[in-house]
Amino acid sequence: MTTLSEENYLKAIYHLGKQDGEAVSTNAIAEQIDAKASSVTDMIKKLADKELANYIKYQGVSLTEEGRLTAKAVIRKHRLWETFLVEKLNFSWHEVHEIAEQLEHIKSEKLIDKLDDFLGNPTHDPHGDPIPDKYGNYTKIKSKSILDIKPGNQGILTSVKDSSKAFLKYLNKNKLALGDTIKVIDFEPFDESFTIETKSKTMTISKNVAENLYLSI
Amino acid sequence: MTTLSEENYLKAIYHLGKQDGEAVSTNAIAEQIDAKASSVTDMIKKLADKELANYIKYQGVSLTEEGRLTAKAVIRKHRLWETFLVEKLNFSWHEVHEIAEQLEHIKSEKLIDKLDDFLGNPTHDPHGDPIPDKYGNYTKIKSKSILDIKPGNQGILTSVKDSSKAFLKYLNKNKLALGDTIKVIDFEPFDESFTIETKSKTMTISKNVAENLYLSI
DNA sequence: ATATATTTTTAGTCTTGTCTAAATATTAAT
DNA sequence: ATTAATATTTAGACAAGACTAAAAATATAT
Repeated sequence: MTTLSEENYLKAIYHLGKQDGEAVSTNAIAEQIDAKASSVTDMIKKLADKELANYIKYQGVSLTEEGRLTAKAVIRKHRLWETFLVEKLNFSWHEVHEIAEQLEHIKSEKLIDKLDDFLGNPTHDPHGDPIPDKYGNYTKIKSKSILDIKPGNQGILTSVKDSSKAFLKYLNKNKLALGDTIKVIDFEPFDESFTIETKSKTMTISKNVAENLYLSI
Repeated sequence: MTTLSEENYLKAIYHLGKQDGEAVSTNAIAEQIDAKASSVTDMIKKLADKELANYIKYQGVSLTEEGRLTAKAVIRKHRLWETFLVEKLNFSWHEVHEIAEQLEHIKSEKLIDKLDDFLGNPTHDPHGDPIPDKYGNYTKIKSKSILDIKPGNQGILTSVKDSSKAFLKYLNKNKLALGDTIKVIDFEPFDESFTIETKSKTMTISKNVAENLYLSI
């Protein structure tokens, strides 16, 4: 059985390792988790002892198969709870992250399976991120950042890379939501801004915004 | 802000003090919480330091107004989550206690208010126990144990005192559920058993069962 | 290739919440 | 009213998870 703290480290390593099991540095984890590097070293050793991580001193950590499955189980819980909060309790998507950070550590497989059914077995959470099934499998919608889309092309907004409160509030304010059809009209090299068109309006977005919006073509 | 452990102690003291602020003994808490008496003494001191409890050495503890409010807030969360699990996720009432023990410590006032609304602001949980509102107020349905009901009288099963898995499973097996009308037919002094009648059948119950069934007349 | 900077690890400390064993109070019994 | 039994508290220890400061390893730059 994993502790709350262990689960947070597993999640961090999973995300930083880009899901494919790349080795991750101590400092990167420390930053992600907002802890000191020395604390990270301590915890990594514990994870390695429990065979959840592969660790070679000074060489970084990666997850074992079991560690990866555990990480995905936590992510599954996080995303299902976020979906619950938005779909059933009418939270706005920028409010749910902190609460889901707590809920993701509740231990009961039956609970999460029933929640999954209650929500209609969703495949993606309110930010467009894929929800792993109970075996850890998921399919990511093929999409690319507006940064990589040539003017003239359009697609459907399927996910946002940045899930920070500030960014989600920006999207709300500008009435951009998942599922919207967005057409890339123009790219301005001077400030690297884009002009995009939605059903309701035409607007200009900064490079910073563009790189966080993912469209499926 | 209270820790998970503190919240469990507050709940225990609240329940043992019969809600009216009676002083509770160290040993009683130790048994309730399944800890050693020395651990209880330590924690009591912390609660007193935080002004959540009144403590005089060797004389037991009682809750302060703030302690009582905190305890009721935790109980509110516990009972709302139990209601959610039974009503929305289709859990059986004997399965929900352990999960609610975890969920009751999730910190977000907004979450619990929205959950309350989502459930239709229920006044009682699946065991018939009252759910405090956000100010800590609740009304307990006036009811008495079958032990105290004279044969010939009837009432509606409004709550069960024992919420253990074993007892709830017994009730399920015998098709006794909250809301059922129950008539007390006979009392047998020899083994202190009762004969009761429900819509569907007549059955005999032991003293042990009778004392845990509460009817409103 | 060596010096410097950066990253990582180690050693030792702290807090929270628990425990055991021993000491002290309180309660019950003769 | 003592003594015996029970309840409670204190003292000291431990595990988890975090921290600081110092040491060691690795990476970078000249």
